[in-house]
Amino acid sequence: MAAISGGKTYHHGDLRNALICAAVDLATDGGPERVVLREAARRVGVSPTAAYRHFDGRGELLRTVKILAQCRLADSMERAAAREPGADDPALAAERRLVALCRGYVGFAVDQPGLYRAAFCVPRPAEADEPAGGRVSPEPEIRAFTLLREALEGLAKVGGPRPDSRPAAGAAAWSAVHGLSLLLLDGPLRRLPAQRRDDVVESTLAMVVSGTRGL
Amino acid sequence: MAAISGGKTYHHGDLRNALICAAVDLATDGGPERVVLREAARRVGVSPTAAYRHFDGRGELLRTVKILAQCRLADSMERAAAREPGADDPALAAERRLVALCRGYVGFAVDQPGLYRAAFCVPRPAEADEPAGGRVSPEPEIRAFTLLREALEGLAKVGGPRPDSRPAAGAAAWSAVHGLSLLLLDGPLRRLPAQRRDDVVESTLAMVVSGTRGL
DNA sequence: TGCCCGATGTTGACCACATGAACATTCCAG
DNA sequence: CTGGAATGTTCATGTGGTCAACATCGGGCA
Repeated sequence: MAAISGGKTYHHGDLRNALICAAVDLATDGGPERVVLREAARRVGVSPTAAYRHFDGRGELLRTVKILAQCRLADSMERAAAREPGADDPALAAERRLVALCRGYVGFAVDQPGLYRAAFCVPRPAEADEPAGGRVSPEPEIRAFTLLREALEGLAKVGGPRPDSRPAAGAAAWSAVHGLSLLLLDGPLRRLPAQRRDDVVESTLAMVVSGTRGL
Repeated sequence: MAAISGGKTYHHGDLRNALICAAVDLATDGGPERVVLREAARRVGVSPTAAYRHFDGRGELLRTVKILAQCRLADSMERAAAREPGADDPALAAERRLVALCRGYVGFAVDQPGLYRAAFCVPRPAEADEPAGGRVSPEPEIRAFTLLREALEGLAKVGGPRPDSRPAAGAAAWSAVHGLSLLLLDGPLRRLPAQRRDDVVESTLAMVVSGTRGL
């Protein structure tokens, strides 16, 4: 087939990446379930089955998007923390950092609901599951969780959770912000007006800060 | 068509319910995405399009399952609370009740992951969304949330959250147990061995109890 | 009593998707 | 330069959602 003048050749050149971008776009507005192989291929201008040269199928494409979304979530948290002014009191600084990270977390969920959902979706067929060890967070260790745990460790030096319960404390904090995000996105808190939403967010963060202190 | 001896007649008689049961079964092992119209019809022994006489389509069938699942979740919470022994100290009793409810919540999620997910799924096309007022929990008010809020009110009489922040405190508590459940089900805490899982659950509950006290 | 209409099922058809097999085109290494 | 590995394409199959047209049942009314 002759290439259309100025158009693409038979070989795309960077199909894998192009598909990922298209898939991310799809996820961004529409969430993981709208990440559809055929549509991604269509957008890139390629036949559906071409994608199989680069992905095992829809599942793997989605898994790729998921990882990307997790990165962006962590980025959002770090940006929020970076914006936070420091404090002379290290205890206050540690607390502020934790809260800022959480705000960044929920903020990402609210601003990018599609991507946020994608970050926690379960692509089927699910990845082969080995029994796995006893870490609190197996997998390639999600950065968002690492950030929370480290922030809690910072807090620990000034009266936060005791060392042995710190992983669990991290999980508890994570649970709160994750649950909050989902309730705000698709859950029953979905249609809360912005004002009340902020109230709920602040209350939850207050619960996290004061609640993890005693662990 | 002649009815098979002893078999059904042309008219099923209770198709709507039969379809719901089949759909609940599907959700029970497989979650909301496996609630498939054709399969439900197949199991009931009826043609796929027959379902359209009783439901607007897959979306409405799923929505029905969702509501049912929410009920079962609340039931599980109430059962857990009922099993909890009372206490002379009303403060202790209130706290125990809250914790028991939360345990029932997470327990349901862990025991019935499919139904739990269904309880919080977002059937598409989504229900028509009016702007909605300012309640913390719009919708027909989910009983699970009501239970949590009431438990917090019980706690309030003995040093719990102040009245004006109680709805937000309820949402915060809910966030924690909801997030925890999801992280345990499909999230990064998925493969946690039972022992550690219990640790995390207890830590989270401790965070909720002590963290909502200060609101 | 008997018939007719509305409720309830059925068939057949169409469209979107995932996925596999067989075939075509490119590109690069030897 | 050339042959095989990469990378795309076309064709085909299976599953699901949904619509339109048709069939059957069952109960209420003339």
